[in-house]
Amino acid sequence: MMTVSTLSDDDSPQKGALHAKSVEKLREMIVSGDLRPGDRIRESHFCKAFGVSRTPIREAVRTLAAEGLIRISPNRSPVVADLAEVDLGHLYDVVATLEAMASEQACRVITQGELVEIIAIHGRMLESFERGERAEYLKLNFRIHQRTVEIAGNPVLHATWLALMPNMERARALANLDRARWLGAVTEHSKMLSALAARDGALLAALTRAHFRNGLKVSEKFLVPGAPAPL
Amino acid sequence: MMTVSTLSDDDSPQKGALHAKSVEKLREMIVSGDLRPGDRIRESHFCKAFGVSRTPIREAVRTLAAEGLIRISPNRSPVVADLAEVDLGHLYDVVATLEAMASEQACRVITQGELVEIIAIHGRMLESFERGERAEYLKLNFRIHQRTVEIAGNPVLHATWLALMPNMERARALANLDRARWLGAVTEHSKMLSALAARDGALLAALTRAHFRNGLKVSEKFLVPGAPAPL
DNA sequence: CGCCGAACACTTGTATGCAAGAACCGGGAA
DNA sequence: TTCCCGGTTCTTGCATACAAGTGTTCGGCG
Repeated sequence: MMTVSTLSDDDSPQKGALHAKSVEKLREMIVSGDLRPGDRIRESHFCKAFGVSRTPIREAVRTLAAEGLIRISPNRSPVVADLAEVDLGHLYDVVATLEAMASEQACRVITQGELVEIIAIHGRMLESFERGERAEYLKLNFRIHQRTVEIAGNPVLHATWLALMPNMERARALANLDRARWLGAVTEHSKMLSALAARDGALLAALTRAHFRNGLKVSEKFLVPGAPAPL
Repeated sequence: MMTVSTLSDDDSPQKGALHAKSVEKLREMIVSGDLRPGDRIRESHFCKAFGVSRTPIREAVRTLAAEGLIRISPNRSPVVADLAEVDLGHLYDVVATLEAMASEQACRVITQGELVEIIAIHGRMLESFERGERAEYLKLNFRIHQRTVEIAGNPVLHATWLALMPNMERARALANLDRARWLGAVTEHSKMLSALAARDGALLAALTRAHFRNGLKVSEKFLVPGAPAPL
């Protein structure tokens, strides 16, 4: 679960990266919703889709299973994990705890330069919000959270946190379908940024927990049967 | 490198579990110290050792890499992750935070039956301590921590916590080489059990954090160069 | 004697073959 | 109609074959 995916977006013709690329593609397809929860992942299908053999696909599936995005049963097709079965409430609780911990640390060690960097990202995020560019907003939102955790300076915390992110992003995408919530999230982010700038760890931690609590309430609305379908 | 009990626990003729068993065996070998940090994991070697082909071994390696026990580089032999590079201090911090969270939850929801169960395990752990059976003690110790996290009733928390355990166990095994620390840990566990029985979540959380802080101090002693060799 | 290079052995990455089990489909009986 | 049963087809689990990259060693050369 602690994949610190060092491999990035390099499109190297490198021979030794077929399986890593399969991981990336599959994860992207799951997180983006291209693959829906419950969808079966038949190896042969993705072999043809990605133009590789079964071996890299199988290894990619193992990796994603370790991340919790896929469920595997012996002799059965792996399936995309259900967001509901992931139990959003519990997921939010854990992530909130981890980010609260990161917040306190970050307040203690953040440099002026890093603060400026985050403020810049925050600014761009606000612009995305005003233009209604959800995808861009989500990406920048993620960047802010990630930079905060990184700045905390605990690699184990970062890796643990990162492992929870794919499912978290799936849920956040749902929550932000609610326009009112989206506005609320933006407001909260501004307050959190102030606390960070003031290096008020306790306040930031509290704001962080509240931020997650509020997000959870909205996400849950979209998971009850008959809820508005995403996308 | 000691011999792996090739015919360990279950000798199921089950067809669909060769790779899962390889994961178990490899993890056990790493956690127990049978495989030392930096050791290269050559697929062919373990093929012969486990009597399987490369495919299950490769998949097992991916899984363990995702757990952070193994590091893989393209076209190079995977190696057992170095405990020092895992950064014990950071690891302890995160686990302490997670278990503190679990403690508070557990105090809120634990049943009388579960409490009795933990007390029983605790009793057996004390006996192991008095008999100086380190392996047995560690196993029971782990069981107590695990049951507490389970009882907290947050599956995401449990999974996240579990993912950190392999490295944690490796470190704990080192810490308990120090007899004084062993005694201290036993004492702390007794206090924690009292807090749990009293359902005092705040106290238990604080004790839990202290428990980890103390363990860390001793573990670190064994990681400086020239420290007493384990085993 | 030491440095450099090329062939060699070894290792991992990927593809494919084969067998066992699961899902699926259709037919027959209650 | 619906449920159950059998066979067919698909899918996974494991093994193996082949290709490509890496480290190593031994011989030649400066």
